[in-house]
Amino acid sequence: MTTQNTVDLLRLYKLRPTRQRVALAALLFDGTARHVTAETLHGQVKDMGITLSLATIYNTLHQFTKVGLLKEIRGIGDATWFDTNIDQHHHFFDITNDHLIDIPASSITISNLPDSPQGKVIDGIDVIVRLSDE
Amino acid sequence: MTTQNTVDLLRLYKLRPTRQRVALAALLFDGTARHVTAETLHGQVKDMGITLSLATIYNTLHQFTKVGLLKEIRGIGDATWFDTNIDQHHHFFDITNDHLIDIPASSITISNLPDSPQGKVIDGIDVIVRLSDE
DNA sequence: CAATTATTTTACAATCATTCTAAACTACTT
DNA sequence: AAGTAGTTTAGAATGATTGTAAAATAATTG
Repeated sequence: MTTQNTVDLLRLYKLRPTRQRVALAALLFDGTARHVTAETLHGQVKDMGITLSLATIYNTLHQFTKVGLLKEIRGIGDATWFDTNIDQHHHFFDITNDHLIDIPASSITISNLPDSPQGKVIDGIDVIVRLSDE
Repeated sequence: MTTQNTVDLLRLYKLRPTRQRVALAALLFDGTARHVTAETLHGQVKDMGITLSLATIYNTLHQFTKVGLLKEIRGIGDATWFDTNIDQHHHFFDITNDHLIDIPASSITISNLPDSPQGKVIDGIDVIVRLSDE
């Protein structure tokens, strides 16, 4: 993504286009599905010669999630993952190498779910399909 | 569960029936589905006037899981949950009060799952149905 | 453009769940 | 009863994450 497009994207979401947010957005939003943790992303920016504090990475990932640019995924290993695929979807998780692969929600059919308890409604469904070597 | 039954249970699983393991097993295995974290269980034993170190709770929960007396559940809030229901099953998770409800695996039908990547097999499937107030 | 204000970044300390460590303790065997 | 192997424990350490307060930077206003 060009810097100008990134700046426009951030402004669209009412986020001040600071140097660090522009760098992170440019890295994340290239149109492909990316899965990062604060640590992996920190490593990637460091590899590009940019220095960003880890706190800023956390702040930014949460801000991007809040405005809907990212989706947060819990329950995969110990860290929180962030996914540039913001559609409702599920995941394969390869436990041998901590690798995530998206599964479109449309590729999974869940039926016969029991009734929700009185007064409760379904807020969302998360499916994690764990993979290992055969 | 009586103390003697608990002792027998532990021996059956080749776990030395120490005072602390007997106390925890008696508390956990009363035949009902229990969901605990190290912290909630620690609170429960404390309420019964028994003093156990948190490290022992962690050790014991992991040992019980290893022999198949408990099932570990990740991805629910920040802590690791342990479930006395060891059958393959899924969960409702009420986000308003951090409450878990089991869903038997037989009560959910998952179909049309995409093929696993080359050389990988499905190790397990975890479904979490998040509930909120309507 | 300069000054002011508002937001952001950052280093560092703090927190929380969990694990490690090494010493004290206890169940089991002889 | 003594030995030894397995357990428990307090307390330190770890790793992911959040809080804090000061320094830096972006936006706004005159």
